[in-house]
Amino acid sequence: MDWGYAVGVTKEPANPLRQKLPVLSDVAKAAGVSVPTVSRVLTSSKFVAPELRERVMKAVAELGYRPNGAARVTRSGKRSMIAVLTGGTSGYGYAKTIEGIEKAARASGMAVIIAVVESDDDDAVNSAIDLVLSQPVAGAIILEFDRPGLAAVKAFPGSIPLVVAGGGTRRTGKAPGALIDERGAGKDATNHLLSLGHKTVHHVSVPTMGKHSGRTDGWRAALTSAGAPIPPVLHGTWEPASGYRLGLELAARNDVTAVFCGNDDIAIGVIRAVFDSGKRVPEDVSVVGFDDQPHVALWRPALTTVRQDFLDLGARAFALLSSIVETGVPASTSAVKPDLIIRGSTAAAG
Amino acid sequence: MDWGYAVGVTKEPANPLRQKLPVLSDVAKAAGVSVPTVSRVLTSSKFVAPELRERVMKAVAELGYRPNGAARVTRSGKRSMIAVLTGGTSGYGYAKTIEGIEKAARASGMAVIIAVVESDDDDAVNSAIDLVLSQPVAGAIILEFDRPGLAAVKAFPGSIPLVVAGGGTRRTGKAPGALIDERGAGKDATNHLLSLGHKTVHHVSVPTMGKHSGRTDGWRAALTSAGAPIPPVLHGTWEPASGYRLGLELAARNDVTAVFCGNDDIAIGVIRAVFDSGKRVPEDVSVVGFDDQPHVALWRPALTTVRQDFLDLGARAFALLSSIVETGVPASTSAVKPDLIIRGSTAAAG
DNA sequence: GCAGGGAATGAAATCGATTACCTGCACAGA
DNA sequence: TCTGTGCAGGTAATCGATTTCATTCCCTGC
Repeated sequence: MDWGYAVGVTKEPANPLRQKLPVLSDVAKAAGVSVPTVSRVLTSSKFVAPELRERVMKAVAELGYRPNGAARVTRSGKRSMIAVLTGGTSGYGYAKTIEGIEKAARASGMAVIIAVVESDDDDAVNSAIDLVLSQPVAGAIILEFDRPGLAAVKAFPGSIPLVVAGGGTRRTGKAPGALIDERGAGKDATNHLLSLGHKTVHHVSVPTMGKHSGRTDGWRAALTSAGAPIPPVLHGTWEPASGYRLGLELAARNDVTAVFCGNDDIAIGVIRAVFDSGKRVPEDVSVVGFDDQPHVALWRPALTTVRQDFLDLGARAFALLSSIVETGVPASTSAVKPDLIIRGSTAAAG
Repeated sequence: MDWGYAVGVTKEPANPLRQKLPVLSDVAKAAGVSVPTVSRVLTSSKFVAPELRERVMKAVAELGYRPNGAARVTRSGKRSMIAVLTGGTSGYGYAKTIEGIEKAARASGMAVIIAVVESDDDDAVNSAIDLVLSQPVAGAIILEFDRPGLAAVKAFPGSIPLVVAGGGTRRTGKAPGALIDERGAGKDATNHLLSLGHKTVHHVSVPTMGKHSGRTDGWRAALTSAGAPIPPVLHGTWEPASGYRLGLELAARNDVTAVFCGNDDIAIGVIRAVFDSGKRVPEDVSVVGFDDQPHVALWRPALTTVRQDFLDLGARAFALLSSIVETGVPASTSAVKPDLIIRGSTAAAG
């Protein structure tokens, strides 16, 4: 195993021009008190005479002193940082979930460190895990939206608290989770299309966890229970362009009247492909997205899609982790079902 | 001053069910060697007999030992974490820049901690700065895309290396920067519209740094040097809906034939508003966006916009910070001019 | 055969904080 | 007056690593 010790870490004394940061003893000297007294002032744990407190605060301000977090953690064991492991940071759902986590964490004084798991290769997974665990984190949240996330959950050591945020519905495994019921939502979206009279619904997926993708599962379940034929899944990437490419294939067929897309970006690709093929949305083909990015309500036609509350997902994940870290008892998983927002991109068949 | 010491930090012994993490001395005992020897094996800084090395690695694997980063930093002073301060995490430009930073950082073994600066209030700015500086960071990157970012740059203490990533063009102040020449790009976009024969160009801005917004500056400069009238700036928010609202105002006027938008999300709002007002893009009104989000090429009409390479911006910012941290000498600012991508949303006037 | 050099290892010092412990001292009650 | 209590503040121990220093041992060169 390799923790990449020497790799990229700040070199030598370096900083020829940068003066040493002030430390506790510098403050103590400047204020004419002992080191523990300064510490007591700053952590306000014990009684300190107002006059000394004053002197200490003055010295702190003058020196621009800030406590060294590493030293504090070393002695006190109180960790004030959590890690987020994720397959990406810039996709809409990823970014919003991270925003929710960061906001909740900041509100309770916790810093957030983020590491991307590039792929589900052992190397990528382990190096990301090693990177965050080589920092003093109190716990970790893994975004289980994709294969890298799933692999990270599997590989994560049991030594520190872990919470999963993702699109599953139940977890039996190693970590509790804050979840979004993507399966239920996928079912709703598909049923909506079926209820409009479409014989079946085609599906263009985003790269997810394969057999464990909630969206795809829900789609399949809805078709099955409706007795509708189950077309093969078309596998897209995260690029809208892949939706366009696959959309052209679908638009070329006359039996395709309804498409459920793995996310909004795919949906715009499909819609554009339908249009470029000389057909209309929703008159000839109905399209449903997933995520409800803010701008999809402004498309022509406005997109029918599934609204996911990623901010809330992130907040729930942090709350869960926080309770585990503080109480030490394994908390329980929660799942929220997102809403289907019906707009102009879906209409009755025929 | 308040560093929020006791706030939200991991409580007490807690963890009744979680066993203590193994430490170096546990490994040493298990391997039958001294503590420094284990350290030498793991940091591979000195000579250790192959046989001992073997025993140590075995003990490490068995115990699932991981070095305590806080203790390491305390003693060695080598910091392996950088901070990113930003006004947001989920906007396209923010998310992509962060992605670029994280990727570059991870490649050199650095962890990234992220803190959002909610507003340009002193409180918000200081609490975010305190949050990250209470961790042992080697340096910081501030995303200067907005007021909170600008305020954070101003308030940031000079004690640790700082780099700015943003849309300015030059920096004279306290920190070097990796920049995007938004002013030049705004000029290009405006000139493109003028060259199509539009009498002037209207502008809907996003919330930026007020007088220091490069995009708006460039727009104004282009109009000025062309001798075109300068319409008042319409101030939008980050919401596409605000683009729609302002777009309705613009579409109601017959003298408005060209609109330069602060970003792509605003642009879609404007385009939709033009359409809903019974006019056409680009025949009646030309619209230009900013950012080139992947899906805007698939809009109807495909959006003419400015392609910003945020990933590269993030990578440059990290490289800059990295060189400062390692050499201690202040590095120099770089600015890259983004490209105007001409698509279907702009056409000749009239 | 012996000095000198370098590899291999452990003992002890160290980093910058927090925390345990102990000593004064003032003040209360007997 | 004497003892007990509790606030204030200092001394020293501690956290878990890294780094310095000293020691042992082996090998080479003269």
